[in-house]
Amino acid sequence: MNTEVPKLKPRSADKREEVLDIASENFLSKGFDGTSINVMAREAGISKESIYRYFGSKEDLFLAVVDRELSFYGGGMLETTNNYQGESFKEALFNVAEATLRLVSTDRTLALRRLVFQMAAKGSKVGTHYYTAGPDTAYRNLIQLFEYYKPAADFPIEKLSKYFLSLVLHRTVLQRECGVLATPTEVEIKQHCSEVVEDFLSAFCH
Amino acid sequence: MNTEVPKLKPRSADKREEVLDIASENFLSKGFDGTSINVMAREAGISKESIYRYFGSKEDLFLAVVDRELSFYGGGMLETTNNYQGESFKEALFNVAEATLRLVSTDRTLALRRLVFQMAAKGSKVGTHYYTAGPDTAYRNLIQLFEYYKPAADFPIEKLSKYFLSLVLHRTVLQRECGVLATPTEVEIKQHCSEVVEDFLSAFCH
DNA sequence: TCCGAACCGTACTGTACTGTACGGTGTGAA
DNA sequence: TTCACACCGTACAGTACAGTACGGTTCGGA
Repeated sequence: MNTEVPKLKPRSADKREEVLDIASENFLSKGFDGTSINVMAREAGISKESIYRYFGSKEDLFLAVVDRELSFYGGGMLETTNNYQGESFKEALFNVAEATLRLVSTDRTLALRRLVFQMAAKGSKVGTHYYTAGPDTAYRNLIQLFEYYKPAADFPIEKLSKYFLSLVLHRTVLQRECGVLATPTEVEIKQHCSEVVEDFLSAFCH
Repeated sequence: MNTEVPKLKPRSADKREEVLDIASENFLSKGFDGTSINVMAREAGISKESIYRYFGSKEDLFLAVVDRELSFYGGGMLETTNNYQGESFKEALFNVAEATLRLVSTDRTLALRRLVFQMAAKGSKVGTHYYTAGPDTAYRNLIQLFEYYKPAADFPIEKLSKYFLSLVLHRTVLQRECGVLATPTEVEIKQHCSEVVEDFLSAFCH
């Protein structure tokens, strides 16, 4: 509940980053309630007081972890676009699908989603952050792709982008979330994506 | 951790059901860790010992709650099908979409999903239960619908069913989970479903 | 009427947590 | 050299929890 800015700077900035790493691991695997400051301090080899000196409170540490995790997302997603040199429309679609599905199928991403959804249900604005940095970024990038290739289609590109992502992600993500599906292999991802791209083109473009 | 079957029968079966109601409310709104046996006992007007007599352990009570919640699902989903008298294909599609989206957009369903996903991540088989009783039931019912109407399409009905549900649900559910979207109104649900049905027919059937 | 079992209230054990306090140690800068 | 402060270990306060124990009470069936 301490909303103050951390008062003191750590002697080594690396240590603070290391705490964030350890905190990520803990929060993502055990949730907010299941994670103990004591344990994290022991794992980081520092005293509990230092954690409170760095981050102020358990909640603030948690938010720092989520924010950093989301920033990884934004970075990772942006790199996959804006360079379509030599790719056909179909290849470009496939590459976006593949990158997106691979990212979202990760255990780490699924754990982050669980955390974010939990927080969002409690009224935190973290849900909006995630939606903007993740799904909505993918959506907007895909719109750019459609603008670049201008495929012949009966639907506006916003709809194409929305529908394409739904077809690629919905079922697989749901099965992953339910534990019905193990982390897909590279081959499975490629297979699924090429199938969906094929079907999408056949149904929506001509 | 007590895996025994509850040893004693409650004097009134109603009381046991009432405890389940209260436990549902608590677990769904506060999660497993955030829910206290003491509080539930107080709310139910019974002693803590009675809860342990009825259910054996906190975990078993939780599983009973989830199972009962899932049984509601199975019942609710089955009623929406198997009677297509007088409906056109389009109307039938719309009705299924509407019923499914309305159910999944509920705060209660979203809370249940969060719980189930959490448990599934810990290795519980509840995830499979949910997937079978929920999404997979909807999927199989929709296949029956396609078998009944036999629409002209270039895809096997399994794919049609899979894709249709993805188009109807994906984006809205994700926005709900992130807290970006409030519970949609009846009008919004109808609007969204009729739009998706229109687009789906235009893209996949002819 | 009587007996056993369901039930209550309360208290207890054992545990774990957050957040703070405190005395002592290392360290970097003035 | 000195001084402030980052940092450690430990301990503490305060709280809350799961699960059990126990004596006493109610109630239903025989």
